[in-house]
Amino acid sequence: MTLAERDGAPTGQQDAVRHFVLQTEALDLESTLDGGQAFRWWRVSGDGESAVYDGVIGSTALRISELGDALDPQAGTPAQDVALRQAQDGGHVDIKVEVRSELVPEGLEHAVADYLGIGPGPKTSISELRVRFADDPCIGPAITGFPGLRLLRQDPWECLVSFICSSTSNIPRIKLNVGSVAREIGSRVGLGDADYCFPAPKAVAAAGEQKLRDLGLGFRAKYVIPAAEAVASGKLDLAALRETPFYEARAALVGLTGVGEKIADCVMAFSLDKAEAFPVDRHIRRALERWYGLPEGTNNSNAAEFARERFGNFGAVAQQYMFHRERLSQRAKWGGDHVGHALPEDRL
DNA sequence: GTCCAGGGTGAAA
DNA sequence: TTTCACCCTGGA
Repeated sequence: MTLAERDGAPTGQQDAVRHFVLQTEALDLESTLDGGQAFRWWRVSGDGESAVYDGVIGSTALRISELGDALDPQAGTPAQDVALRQAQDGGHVDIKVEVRSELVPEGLEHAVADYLGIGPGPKTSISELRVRFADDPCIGPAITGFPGLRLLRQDPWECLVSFICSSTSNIPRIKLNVGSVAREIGSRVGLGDADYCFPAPKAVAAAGEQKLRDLGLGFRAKYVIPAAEAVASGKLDLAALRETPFYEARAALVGLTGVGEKIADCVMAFSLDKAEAFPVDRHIRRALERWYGLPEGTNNSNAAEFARERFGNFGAVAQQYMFHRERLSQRAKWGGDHVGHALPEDRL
């Protein structure tokens, strides 16, 4: 029996707008939602089909899909065609957003656009990135091949827990852990198996370390609880860190047990508007050594400074392109030192 | 079935 | 500065 059957169908009256379309510059859902920035999006379309993802933003379960461009209402456009059109002129794309929750909150459209990094809030100019790093040996080809990779603007608390969970882990497992926390401690907001809002810090703190261990977080459980307590008590004001200068915000995050510079930079890049954040992990280090002559043996902290010097306020988005490229080349899709096609045939 | 690596961090040496 | 334990899941 599925959860949906157990809970029954919603009583929903035909209420407000249950779907809308956001038009934006190139936005590739797969690389953006499922590329290691966020861990609660699930693809519901098949390989080769146009991307469709289910997930939750705030308290609203959503289905987000690529419609191609504005003049082509045809559904089921192959992903390559969409990417190609986007690549050709950096043209616009229509993103369809369907509400799967019973309630449609005020300002949802704004909230979704904000989350996707296409709202009026702080953002890095994609077109400027394209111009400035077109000839960059590593990310230049990635920018061309994946013009739609964007930085998300997530909820800082969920982002913080997600990356605490990332320690010595891998993406499938992080998704499992974060999903379990939501399902077991959060509230149901839709009929799908993963339709739970991410629990507030207070609720996580109340659940306790053993609960998180039971959910499979392992040693990370003992880091999540004090973080939850710090945020719940107001000792750490995550929202305020959006307005806090970079190094000051980083110091506040690193003050949490289990949060080093790498995790702090992830939280800052993907939820706190810190465009100069540059998370360095083993993959990124390898890329920095290979493409930019970072001396071997440089520690991660200095490697991040090295990158910040080079990329400045494009650090966060540059790092995502670098990570994306490294991930793909690991899967032997893009071959080692050279990028065969601007648009790989199979980008799974 | 076993083995191994996986978007690190903190504490001890 | 370097080494090591920490948990455990998915894939080979």
